Amino acid sequence: MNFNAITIRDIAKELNLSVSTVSKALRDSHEISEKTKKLVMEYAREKNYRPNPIAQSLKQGLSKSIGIVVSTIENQFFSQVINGIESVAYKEGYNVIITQTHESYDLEVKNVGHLTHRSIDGLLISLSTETKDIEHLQRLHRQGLPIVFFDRVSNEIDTHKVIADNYRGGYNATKHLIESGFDRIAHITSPPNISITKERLAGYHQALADAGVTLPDNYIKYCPHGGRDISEIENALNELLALDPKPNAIFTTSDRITTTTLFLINKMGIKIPEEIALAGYTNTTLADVLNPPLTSVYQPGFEIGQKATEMLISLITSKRPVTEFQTAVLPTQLFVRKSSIKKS
Amino acid sequence: MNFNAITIRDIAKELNLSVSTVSKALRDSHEISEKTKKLVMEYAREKNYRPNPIAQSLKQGLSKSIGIVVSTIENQFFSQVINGIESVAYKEGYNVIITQTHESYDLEVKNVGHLTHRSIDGLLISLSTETKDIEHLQRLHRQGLPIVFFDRVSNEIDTHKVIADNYRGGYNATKHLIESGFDRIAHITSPPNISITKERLAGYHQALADAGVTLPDNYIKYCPHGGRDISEIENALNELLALDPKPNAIFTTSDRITTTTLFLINKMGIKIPEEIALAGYTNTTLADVLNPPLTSVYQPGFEIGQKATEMLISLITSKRPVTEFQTAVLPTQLFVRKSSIKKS
DNA sequence: TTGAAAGCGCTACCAC
DNA sequence: GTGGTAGCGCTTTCAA
Repeated sequence: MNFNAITIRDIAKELNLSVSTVSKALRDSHEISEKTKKLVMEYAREKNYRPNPIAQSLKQGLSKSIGIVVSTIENQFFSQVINGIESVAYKEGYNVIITQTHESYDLEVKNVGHLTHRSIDGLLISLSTETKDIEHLQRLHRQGLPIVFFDRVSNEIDTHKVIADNYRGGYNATKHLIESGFDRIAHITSPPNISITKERLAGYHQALADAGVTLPDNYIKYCPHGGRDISEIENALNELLALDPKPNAIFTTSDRITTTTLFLINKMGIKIPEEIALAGYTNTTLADVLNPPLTSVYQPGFEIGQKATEMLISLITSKRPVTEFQTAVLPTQLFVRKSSIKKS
Repeated sequence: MNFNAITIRDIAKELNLSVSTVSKALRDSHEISEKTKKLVMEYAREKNYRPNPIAQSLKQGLSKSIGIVVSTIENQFFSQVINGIESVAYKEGYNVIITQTHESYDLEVKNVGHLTHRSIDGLLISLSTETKDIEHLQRLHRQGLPIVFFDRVSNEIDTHKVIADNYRGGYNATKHLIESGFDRIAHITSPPNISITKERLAGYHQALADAGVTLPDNYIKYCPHGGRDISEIENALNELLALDPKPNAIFTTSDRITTTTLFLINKMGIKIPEEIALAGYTNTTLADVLNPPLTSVYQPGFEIGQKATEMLISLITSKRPVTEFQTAVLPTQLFVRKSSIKKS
């Protein structure tokens, strides 16, 4: 299994030392003479010795791995977050174990179970759209498992959290649409129970209010599974297009909803932005090449991952119980492209 | 760490049995009476006992984890492969550890080193575009580490491999372009040293030959880093467009090259497919929404991941040394869209 | 400054 | 059918 099969015992034997001396020497303990340390370290390097991380884990009661729960890594936002997580985790000597909920509450519970049974030192989680009850996490949290929420957070657990500035992302996108001359702005979004939905919606409402625009409630459509099924987006869209007056712009949240909305509008033969403008949350690197180029709210996925991991490791390594928690809010970026610019 | 802190020892004490009896009972050993087994198992379930996987690993000399090396998970092809890998690995009780080379040979060597130091039972790898020398893998292979190649494989190591039918993918895309009325088909591809480049190129050549089309060698452009840097694609494109006669179609390989080529052509204001047609390898789910909708060669990423993992686990669990190796070749799919259809 | 020995949780060998 | 015990590789106390 470990393909540097040399152990601490081999070194001890070869150097006529005891295992404990070698162990201490390798960890640069002050109770070992410089001479011995040098001897051991050089021999270890020469033989390319690596401590067996499993034995270390067993001894120290730490697994040196971090569990991750996201909806799906195929979503570029999450793959960027994972890149950020790994960049910090690997540097600090942690493994990561990635699991996906595919927006299912049951899968989330199952994954969290698997992760804890596999011995993780901490958990990074973005809740599934279906998740309403978080008892499965509260139990673990009470037992002392360090947890950091990111993206879709819960306020029913008091711990560190990292989110994009969802409120401002929603505000800026909506404001931009208004300033581009669109006054009937619909909103297609994830289910109302998850945090990002509420925050982005609040931004949308405020931007409308600030501009003195009033719109009916049925301009807002929720997708129960966050757009996992194309039909939920299709329904939302059809309902919006049947309204009188019809919206002349749509603000969407989440990669899936945004790109699927674009797909559906194109398929219906409706012209963007002439007949309806579109601006939405997405982290795809293809926004420029879409038809039409898509105005997007971009979240700093990589940085979110980094920050969350730093916070988690600080919880894991903290000597005393942590009682002061913070929520990091990272700015989003609005990229204005053709899909939301009125031709004049 | 393990938040089901109950151990086999606790059970033994509570039930007035020995640890070994409990251990055997839990593993349903035939040398334990049904009565005792039932007693132990019920108590274990009641107390939600889970064996500590780290202790098991240490004991058995197996880590129950699989190392993965890909270029980047942001590429949808690879995230689909990883989904396939995880679907099999988790079912079989294996963890996966994902690392990314970002097309760098140095990073690949480093990642492989980290993985083996972290004790993996086997390795799934798609080589970086920079990799020419695979001594870092040959050493491990000689030492007995099970390795399965996928996507970008090497024939310098005799082991299981899983690839898409790159030859036929290249053949079909090129044939389709020819049949659509394009006779001057350029090819922008990855560096010539990696397997997928050669195979797709062979398909391209054969399709041209079968149609009796002869094209100059400078219709083929290689991107040294597989399109990691936009400039390499930009150069390739500029060189192609400066040719006389200019190509009237381009066949591209790899997600990155394909979508970047689309981006650049759009940026130059050149019309697709009127002035130049485009067909390329990509697994993006957005092909339909691109401008224009993009003719794509799709690889069964999920299935590739599944197959590779099944093969790897069979190597890991094999009692006797395996000497018969196979290369699984999975079919690609050609999706014809507007980018390669001549307006008539 | 060094070493012997216990023990992390589990499995497996060998006695009883 | 059951239990004692050694040992996986490492860290850490305690004794020398």
